[in-house]
Amino acid sequence: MMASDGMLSLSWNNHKATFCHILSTLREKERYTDVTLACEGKFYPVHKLVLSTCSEYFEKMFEHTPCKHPVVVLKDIKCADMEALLSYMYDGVVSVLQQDLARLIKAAELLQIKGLAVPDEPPLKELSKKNAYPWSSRDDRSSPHPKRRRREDMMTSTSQGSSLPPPESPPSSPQHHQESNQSWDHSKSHSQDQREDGVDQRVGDPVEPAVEFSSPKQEASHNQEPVDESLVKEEVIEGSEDNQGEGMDSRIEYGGMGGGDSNTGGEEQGSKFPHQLDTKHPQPLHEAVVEALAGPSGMQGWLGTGELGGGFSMLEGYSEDGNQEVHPASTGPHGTQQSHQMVGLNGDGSRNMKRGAVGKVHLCPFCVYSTLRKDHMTKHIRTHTGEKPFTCPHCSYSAASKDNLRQHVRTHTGEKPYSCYSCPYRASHRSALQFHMLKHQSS
DNA sequence: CAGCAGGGGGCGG
DNA sequence: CGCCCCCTGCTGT
Repeated sequence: MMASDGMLSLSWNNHKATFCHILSTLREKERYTDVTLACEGKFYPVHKLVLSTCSEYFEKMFEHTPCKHPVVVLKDIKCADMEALLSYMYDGVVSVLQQDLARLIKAAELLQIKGLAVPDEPPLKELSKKNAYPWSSRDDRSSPHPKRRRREDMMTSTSQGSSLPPPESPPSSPQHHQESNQSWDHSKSHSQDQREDGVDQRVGDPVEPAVEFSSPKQEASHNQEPVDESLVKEEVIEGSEDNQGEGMDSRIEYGGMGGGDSNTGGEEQGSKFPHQLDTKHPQPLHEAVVEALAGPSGMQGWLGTGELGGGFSMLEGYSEDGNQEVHPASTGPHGTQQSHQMVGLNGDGSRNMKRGAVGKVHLCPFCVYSTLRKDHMTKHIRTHTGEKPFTCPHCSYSAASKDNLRQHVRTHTGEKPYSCYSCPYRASHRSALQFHMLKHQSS
């Protein structure tokens, strides 16, 4: 940060990487997801915001789909491709086998994924002009411009008239619930199914418009010709034999997130963070998120306490009080967490507010949890940070809360504080006693 | 049964 | 306000 005339410029060094990473994490946790993509019987809860950001196709679709949580059924797109595209949209990178590239690109074009889709018809005129790409002249809202090396013109040769989603084509026959039974494995399903049809897949009628479960039939269908805003193609990872098995798994790499406090430089470091977001194995992402958030030079300001009124408590790291506080009057405990105010909201002295009264709502910066008690938030945050300050004197166990440690210690000491009043039974756990009491009741 | 997480009451500083 | 303590419910083995 630099100061000029008292004006501070606070910069969050690895903001982009952090942002993307958290987004990805949110998707894995299916948090805040507000649209479900369905293809091949699999369901992918994702975020409209992200889809809209990456695809005008989706943007327009959602624009005309007021329902809260639409389910978009994608025909003619393989779930493997869908997963790859989601990985691409969320992480900005995806690994794909060369043999699958054509199919993937085709899917990307159908969905008009920025950065992956190419302008369909290479300028009708001709390729004559080198920079004939549409985006060169457009304002371009900072959409990605990755470069895809065109290794072969496989797709362009075979599919010259291919893509462009059908302007109309309402989902006349909603075949989306067909496999509803086996389906809800919106799991991070990673279908390895290598289809043989591979390259030459029908793209004639691409994407079926949205339908949703519960809401009064929207006109979600009419996705009119979305403006073609496609960009350059993406760069494939060449010798990707190594990740064949997981070919489509999302993979993220980001720099500048090394949790160490060494990076005060302020520039993104190139240090790759080999986190492999294996969608199958959720993996302790929390820590990664925390690291990202707790970067020493990172912008903890918005996480900082509200009490600081105006002042930012940078450098104070993300510790216990790293939670935002807002007045419930202005924002409800749920639903508006996204608005991370960076200001100290309580100018007034809300000092002698009885605990639990309508004082401050403490919002967890990692999840939707909210509480009126700061000490509860402190405990809760440990569930994200993984901090377990209470260690068992008898074993290596450690707990995040003293209570839970005490509970654990009973397993060593054999203490059974819960005793049945009608028989000598004793239990070390409350719920065990309750279960035991049921027997007395039944008999 | 053990672990974990959330909520509430009480108390002292 | 922070901490201690207790209670409760859920989950996994």
